[in-house]
Amino acid sequence: MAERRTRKPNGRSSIYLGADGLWHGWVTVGVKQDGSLDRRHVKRKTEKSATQAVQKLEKDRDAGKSRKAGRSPTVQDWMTVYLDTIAVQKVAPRTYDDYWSKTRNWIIPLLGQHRLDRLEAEHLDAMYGSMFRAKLAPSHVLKVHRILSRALKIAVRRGKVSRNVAELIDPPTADRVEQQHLSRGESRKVLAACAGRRNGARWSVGLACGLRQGEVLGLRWQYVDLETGDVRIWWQAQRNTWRHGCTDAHACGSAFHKKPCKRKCDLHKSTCPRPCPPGCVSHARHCPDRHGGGVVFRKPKGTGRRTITLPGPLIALLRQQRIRQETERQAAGSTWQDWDLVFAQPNGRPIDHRKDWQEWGQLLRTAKVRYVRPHDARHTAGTLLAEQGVHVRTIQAILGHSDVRTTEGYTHVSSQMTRDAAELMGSALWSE
DNA sequence: ATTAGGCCAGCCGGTCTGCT
DNA sequence: AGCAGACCGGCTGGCCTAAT
Repeated sequence: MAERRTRKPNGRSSIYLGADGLWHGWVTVGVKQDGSLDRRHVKRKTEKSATQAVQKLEKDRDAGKSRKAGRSPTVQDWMTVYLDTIAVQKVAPRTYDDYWSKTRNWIIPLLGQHRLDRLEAEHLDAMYGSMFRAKLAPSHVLKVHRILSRALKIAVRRGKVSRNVAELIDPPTADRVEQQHLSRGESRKVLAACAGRRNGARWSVGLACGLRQGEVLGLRWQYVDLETGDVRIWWQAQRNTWRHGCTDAHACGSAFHKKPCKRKCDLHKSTCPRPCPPGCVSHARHCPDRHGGGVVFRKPKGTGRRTITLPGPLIALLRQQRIRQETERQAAGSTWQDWDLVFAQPNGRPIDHRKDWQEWGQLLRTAKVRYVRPHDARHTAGTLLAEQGVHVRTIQAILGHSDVRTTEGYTHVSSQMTRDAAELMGSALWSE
């Protein structure tokens, strides 16, 4: 006759007093990767606390919040997994690099060693405090928060942790900044200074049409109709970082890994670059099989492709540009690389954005106009159009915003417009 | 050997979209 | 309308290489 069974039915939790004098609890929360049962064990001094611990495990299990089997990863571990296996599939290369940059500089140094399941909202608050003390802009702190929050959200979804602590706190707030733009007079001065400069039309186009930097630098002749003045803004040039194409990225970069500088370093002017971490896999630009980097053409952000029409004087400028470029091409001979770019280096290759930025500064100095950022040329276009009374929807189409609210932010009501309005009001109310 | 310019990459922080 | 997420612009240091 079989002995009477005393054990609980399958799947039920058990609590018993062990031979060691402690109360043991076992809770089956699911099945492990290998198919075996995933049973969680707790050990307590009293029956009561063991029961409580078991109830907690059951509650988490029933709510679908049980941690996956195995030791919980640290924040550093998880960020690495999240970025390298999840984010890398989903986001654009530059975004991926950007996420890594913030993770490497802030999240890992300040939170990296925390176990993911033991991370508390207070730890995040402390990190943001450190960042603010380091004088980082609120927008930057906010972004780090969002990257972390996103990574934790995925961690919750994958059962690595039971809750997203980033959602428990108020994210840092970032104010909108005041946009700068040139006045009509200043714009005219800049346009005048463009005349005769090599690639001077680049800035005329930027100012008059409000193109983004990448859109101008990526503009190709095949998308420009010099007869009608129609320009198809279908692509923007962007510089991607290179990726290793070899099998051993660390060895590949061996000649370039940076060691810490001596205390008295006379090689670097201001700050010495930080040394490479052990096992560094950077320096992909030197990889003989490098890929994915350099100048690439991408769809513009915003509404994507759009077509604008150039003002008459600008068509003439671009015709001149074409002729000059032909001369340069002849001069370059076999060194000419044909990218079909409207604005290029003397050898036909794309203009580096750094060079472009320097040009803008020089141009403003030549024109004796106060410094504004290159991107402010875009704001200027929006504002000038608004001043001419162009409808905001039209400006939106020209600038390529998918949301008119963005355009409204660009095209501030200028002092000229308020003056005009005042004049109209004055004549409406007081003139004969 | 030195210099100038092109090129690359890192980082901060602003911009823009899509979702709700 | 506000927010999370994605993406990009701006700026800079420094390396590399060709020209001087």
